[in-house]
Amino acid sequence: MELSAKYNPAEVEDKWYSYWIENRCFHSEPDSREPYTVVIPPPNVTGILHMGHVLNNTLNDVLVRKARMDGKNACWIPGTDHASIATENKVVARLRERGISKEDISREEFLKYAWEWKEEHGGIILQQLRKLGASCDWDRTRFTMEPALSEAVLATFCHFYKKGLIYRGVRMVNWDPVALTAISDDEVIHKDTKSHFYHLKYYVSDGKGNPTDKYLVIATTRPETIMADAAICVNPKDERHHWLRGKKVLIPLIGREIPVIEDDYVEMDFGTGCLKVTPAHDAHDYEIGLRHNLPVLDIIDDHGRLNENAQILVGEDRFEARKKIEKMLEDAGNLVKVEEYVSPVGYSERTDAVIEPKLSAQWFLKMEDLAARALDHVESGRIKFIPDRYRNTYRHWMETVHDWCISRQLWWGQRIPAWYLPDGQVVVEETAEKALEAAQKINPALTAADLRQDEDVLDTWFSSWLWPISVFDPKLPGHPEHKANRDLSYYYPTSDLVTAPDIIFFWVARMIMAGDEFMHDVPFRNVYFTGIVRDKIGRKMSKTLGNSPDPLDLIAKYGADAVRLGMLLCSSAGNDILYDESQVEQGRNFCAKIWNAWRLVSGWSPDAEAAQAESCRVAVKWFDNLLSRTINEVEDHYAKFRISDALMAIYKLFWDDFCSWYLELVKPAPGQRLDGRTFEATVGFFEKLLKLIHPVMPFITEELWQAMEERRPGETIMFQRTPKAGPCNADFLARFDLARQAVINIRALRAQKNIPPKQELELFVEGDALAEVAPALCKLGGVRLSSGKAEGAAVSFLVGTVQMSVPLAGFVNVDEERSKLENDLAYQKKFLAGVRAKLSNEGFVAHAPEAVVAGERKKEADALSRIEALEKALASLNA
RNA sequence: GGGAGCAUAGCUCAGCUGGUUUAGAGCACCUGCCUUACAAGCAGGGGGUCGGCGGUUCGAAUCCGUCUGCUCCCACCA
Repeated sequence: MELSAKYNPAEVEDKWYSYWIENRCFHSEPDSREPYTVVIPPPNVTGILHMGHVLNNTLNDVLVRKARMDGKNACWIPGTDHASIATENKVVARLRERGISKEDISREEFLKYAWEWKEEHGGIILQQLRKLGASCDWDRTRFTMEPALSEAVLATFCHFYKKGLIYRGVRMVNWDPVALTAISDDEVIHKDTKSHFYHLKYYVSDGKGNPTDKYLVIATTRPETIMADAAICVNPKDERHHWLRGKKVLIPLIGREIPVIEDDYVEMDFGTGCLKVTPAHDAHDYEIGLRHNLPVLDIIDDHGRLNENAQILVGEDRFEARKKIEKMLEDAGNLVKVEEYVSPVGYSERTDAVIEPKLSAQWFLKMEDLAARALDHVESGRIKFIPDRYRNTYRHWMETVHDWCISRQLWWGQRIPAWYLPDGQVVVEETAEKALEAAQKINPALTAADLRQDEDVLDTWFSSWLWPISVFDPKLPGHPEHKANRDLSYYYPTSDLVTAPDIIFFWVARMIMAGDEFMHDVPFRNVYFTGIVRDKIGRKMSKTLGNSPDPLDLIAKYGADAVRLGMLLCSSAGNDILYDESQVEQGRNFCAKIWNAWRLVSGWSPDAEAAQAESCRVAVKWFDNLLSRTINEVEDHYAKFRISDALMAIYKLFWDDFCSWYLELVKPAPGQRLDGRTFEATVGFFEKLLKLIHPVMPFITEELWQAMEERRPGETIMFQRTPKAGPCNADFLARFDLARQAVINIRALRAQKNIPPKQELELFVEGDALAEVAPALCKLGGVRLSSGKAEGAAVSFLVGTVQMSVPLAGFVNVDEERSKLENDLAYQKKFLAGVRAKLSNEGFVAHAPEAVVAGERKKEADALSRIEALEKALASLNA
């Protein structure tokens, strides 16, 4: 097969991905082999590929391809997440473009639009993953809101409800007035925000609702909420305010009377030491309200506007109301002063709206017991985190866990399977039919029309926590008595999970809980946390900053293999990735190197009759040993999830050892032909190297593997076995390294003395340490080997402990050489002194491990022989 | 405020239970080369008192304390 001079990734990548799909190479069915299972962290169905996905899925693919080549039955489940808030926002935005407001249409109409949107844009990201080379089992693609998985979610809700772990409660939630939904604490981002600190006078009431001339001053950032005040609170230890005990004060503008109460919560030295308590609009105030039995008055509606309860400014937006009430308070003489103030304000992660603390009826899942069990799975080591330090983070969260608010005031998602009876009773069942049956047991007269289903949907994570189970057997979640089907029994628990640390609680912890609840087993054995992809100056990649390259552009420009390698080069587990395009360039260069190496080898026409040159025999023996050693290293790295180290070991083996040394050693001179034995060995090495590289760079390795020889239809490198390490002669490798070093020294010598490359040098080596490897050395160094002593002025040097000298009549300046040798000698003596100091240290000899002491003695002996050799060289130079 | 982590070459990081390294790698940089696989390359080279200080030890990049500077998570004083 004729290879083009340049590697063309675009052509090759499309060709082989189609080939893999056609031959169903990614598909897995249970069989007698050991399974290797991973589930994709499902990306948002409306999402598009970003650099974080590239990192995550590249790592996933490397692990999957490696396992496949190790002979395991590898199965990688792809799929998408319905992402209720994000998707609903996008649908709302698109409807708005068409001039349709969500409030103007029915739930059913809205969902119709949403599904349309999903069919149109959903799954784009899965197509993009194919460009990256992801070897997912596409036949098994899942979606968290497909019917079977939705049923699993509803069954799960019923399961926990019937266990008494799900309850409905009034809670202070984080209300997003734009998305019109409650969001979890974890979805609130606190940002320091410039605002004002308003100091307001509250006059003490005379008892009949009239102001006296006495007053107190409170400080607030939210003057628009004073109409909802239920009390003024001071610290009981605060003597400045003891005169207020038992008094009532009047809310400015509306004159409503509220009590002064005392609570330790109030900081005496913050603000004025007086706190207005507004239970409906502040989480802490709500807690104080509970302690003091204060009434709750809600004056803000779902859109963040003041309602009738406010009495004034009704219908105004909360921020408008703030501006207006400032003026009103000033006019009324209640405004003492306004300070500039920076305070942390909660924003919605999704809509960036300022969060409004709001009391609302929500569904909760009790977490205490689930969390305790989930913690144990990690503490006991049944689940391993990589890197391990995330265990601390995990433990901390699991020990301080709050109940999980699982309801969302949205339409896109699984609707809560709770039905209200006319009398307010609630029945929870998986379907409307079952709910009616249950309701009729309470009141036989009821009909379907009497039941009203809860309007809310479930939190997206309430479906994704089932993912490792429901992708295989959606019937199981919620029905622990159900016998797991064949897929679930075979593939569960999954092997590894690759994900970002920011969803350790949202997703990882909850999958562990669901796995424990329904499978009584962990959902995965190892969790590999990737870092966050940042740009090269450390900023998070974001659309607004515009610092995030489009992965597809990168793939088009450099090829998927290059992008994969670029991503992996700089990624160690748990560390943030500082992405720089130069890394992708490095990946592209590596592709070119592999390509060109094969162009060289494939261009040779071997002579089957020719005898193998000694230099070739040595080279083959060397690389065979080196390959074994490197394979062992690589396996060790993979076993410890040190993917970038494994990659680097392979990269250096190919580039530095195979290309720069091995190929140069066996490369026939122009016009010459290589012997058949060496050629076969070289092709064999090349194939093993391709197999080692394949998990990281699937496309170019497939292309070359197919180009090496005629393959059977449907055959692929994907299913070739990872090369096994043979025996490794470490001593031989060490001697070859000496020869290699000698070549480097001789090359340096040529450069230094301006000796033309054509001129052969005569090299004298003492002893026979290099006897076997010398042929290789001679070829690359352009030297002829002699024994005995160099005549006349010569350059002496040491490689390891081997003394070598090259007579260089006409090139050597004796004085220069002498001073160099003297420098070397001085250095060796100093080094020897250091080693001897250590050895004469009684503590060292007594305490250090034997091997270490022996090592030092070896150093001492080596240094001595070097000194001896240098002295000899000096003597002969002087003679 | 609570918790966790990081600090090693210009950059990104290895360095695993203290000793076998006279602190390594990749990239970047500098010098010389278009040598018929590859200039997306080849051959060389420079560059670090392992953040500061103290301690433990025969021995510390490694363990302990402390300081400084960053990062993340949790909670946020109205």
